[in-house]
Amino acid sequence: MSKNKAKRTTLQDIADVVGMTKMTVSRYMKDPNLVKASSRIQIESAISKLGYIPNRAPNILSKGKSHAIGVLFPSISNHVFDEVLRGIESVTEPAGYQIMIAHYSYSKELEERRIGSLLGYHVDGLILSESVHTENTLRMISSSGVPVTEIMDTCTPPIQQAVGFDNMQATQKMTEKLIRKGYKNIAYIGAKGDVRDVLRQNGYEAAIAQHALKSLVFRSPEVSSIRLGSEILDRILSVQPKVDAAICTNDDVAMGVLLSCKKKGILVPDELAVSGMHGHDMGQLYSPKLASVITPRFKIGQVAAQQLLSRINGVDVIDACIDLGFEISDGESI
Amino acid sequence: MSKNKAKRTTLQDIADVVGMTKMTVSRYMKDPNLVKASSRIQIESAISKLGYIPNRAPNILSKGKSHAIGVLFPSISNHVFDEVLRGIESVTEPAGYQIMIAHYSYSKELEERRIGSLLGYHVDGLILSESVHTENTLRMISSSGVPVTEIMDTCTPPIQQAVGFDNMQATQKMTEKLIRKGYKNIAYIGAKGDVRDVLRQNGYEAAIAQHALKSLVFRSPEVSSIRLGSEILDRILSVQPKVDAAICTNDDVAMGVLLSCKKKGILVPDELAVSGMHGHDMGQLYSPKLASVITPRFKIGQVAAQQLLSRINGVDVIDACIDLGFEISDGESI
DNA sequence: CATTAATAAGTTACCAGTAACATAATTATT
DNA sequence: AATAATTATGTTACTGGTAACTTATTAATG
Repeated sequence: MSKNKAKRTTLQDIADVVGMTKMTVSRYMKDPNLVKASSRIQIESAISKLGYIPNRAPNILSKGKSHAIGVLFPSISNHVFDEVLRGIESVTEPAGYQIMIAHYSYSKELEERRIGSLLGYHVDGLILSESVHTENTLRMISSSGVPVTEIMDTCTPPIQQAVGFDNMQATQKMTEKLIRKGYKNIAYIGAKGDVRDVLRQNGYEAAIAQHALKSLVFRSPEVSSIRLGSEILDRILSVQPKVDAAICTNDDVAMGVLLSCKKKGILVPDELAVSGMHGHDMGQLYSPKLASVITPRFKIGQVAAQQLLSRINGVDVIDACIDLGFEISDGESI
Repeated sequence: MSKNKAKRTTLQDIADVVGMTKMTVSRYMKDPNLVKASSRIQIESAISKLGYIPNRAPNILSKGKSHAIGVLFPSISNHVFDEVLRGIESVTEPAGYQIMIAHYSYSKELEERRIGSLLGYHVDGLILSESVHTENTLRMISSSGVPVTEIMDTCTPPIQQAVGFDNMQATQKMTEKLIRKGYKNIAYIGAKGDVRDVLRQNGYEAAIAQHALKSLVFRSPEVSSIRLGSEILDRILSVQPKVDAAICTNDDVAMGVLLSCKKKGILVPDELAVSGMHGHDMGQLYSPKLASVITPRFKIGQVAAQQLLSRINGVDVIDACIDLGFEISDGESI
């Protein structure tokens, strides 16, 4: 039915069939007990005959509320955000909020467009995975008045509120661990990414400086991936063959390094120590088990969503910065 | 500004400032050349002072078109869909369509809810990653009248149109390749998934039956993951120690098997051959390089989006089933 | 049975854009 | 300068659900 321009069934259509006003049908939709039993039965059968898909546009228009929250991820392939999303949904789902996912390939301009678009649909709140934004983004957020929670990073001053962990400290701790283990030529491998990657590099450099070692930073303009880790190791070995440890911005890059080591016959950790970030399955199941910073991704999503929903419902920000900590897993690769 | 209940800036607000009607401002928004130069300047400055975020609700309400398309993925952590999404966006982005991503954890009921929700926002079309749906889903799609394209699978009869490859044939070919190589005890490893997984199993069983071998199917109720592949290998070895090859439903599971083999000291492919599906980086960079079915993920997304957009714009379905083929990569693991 | 209370359903107005049409202001043409 | 053509802007109506209010119906109570 209705292949052509035939409009969708409206409450009025149903009302016409049962000889009531759309208001009664609207009440039925809200709670069937709001209408008399006899009407209820009529409406039910009319709906099952005509089919009805609730239309959110009128309410968005007249109330300015969509009961949806926008979630922005830099990339959907980054496993980090899988767990985060699960955490978010563990809160939004029971609360009856719909989430709208968008991604922006680590581009601030694309993030701006996506946010503009989501605000155009009147999302009631935003969860952003970035701590640095374009001016326009900030202006839009401010003038829209929607609550915003930024996740993953607690170092950068948040727009309104941040939920995450201290990226700089995480890498600093990991670097110190490697230094204590006696590694002398420790490299940092970054990728095209976000402030977090830079913060991690800062953590690395802080530890390196403190122990008067030489900073060896390798950063690619490409987005992080296993392949990138593989490729970047080649570069490192040709430029700095003495490198004895590689601290990677995340597990993907670290896995690339590990796989490349295996191919080249480089022993891990005897000839090269490798560490990652986030503690994904892949690295944890690999042998040698990848040393990694285990981050509370699910919890980050959960807390961020809880905070956002309570703010949507009028509660003021209490903690502007919620640090959920991290844990360092030694694994067998350092 | 506007921290409180202060409503968002509307075209009327801007019109009031410059002393025109909102219609003129609306024209400016559509194309600044539609208004006189002097008005243009006034409007521009008013907008930059007040800030304006276009509101899509009125148009969705009165035209029933949102210029957005809904994209449903079973899981956002599945790398397969990363490339597919890129393909979709390569088409929708230049066409000015916003995409709304939702995921449903391989649950038909959740898929139904998500589709209902997306239709509530009046998406103009849907891209689904599943070929089997609830009755209610089908009814909603039919009565909403939006064009739908189902991706990944070309075997199951589509609702309107499918873009993908032949999953059954893919696994059948891979199984035949293993049989030709002399493997006799070939297992199939499936996971909680979708019809595609079942189709792959069918392909495996067809090849096995044709060569009068014994079918060894191991299926987990869990969603596929590296960890699952690792765990399932233990089960296989305890039940069927003679197994000499494992055909996995995808690369994640296959990687889990590979990693587990390494831990247990099982030589690949000498003692156990392993194959996956999709040809992701991880498996391609591992040594031994994972044998896999290379699938045209980007192209699938691209073609699906092209088809969908042209149908949104009134073109009829020409090919109900677009098969983009696949390629078998031997790798070093078989 | 009459009056009050409770329940059910109807009325009206509103939200913010824009299509379609009408009118006003400007420019071009004879 | 008068008329026609063009350009710029204004008016009206419409979209579909629901809050807030009014009216109608039914049930409860003295």
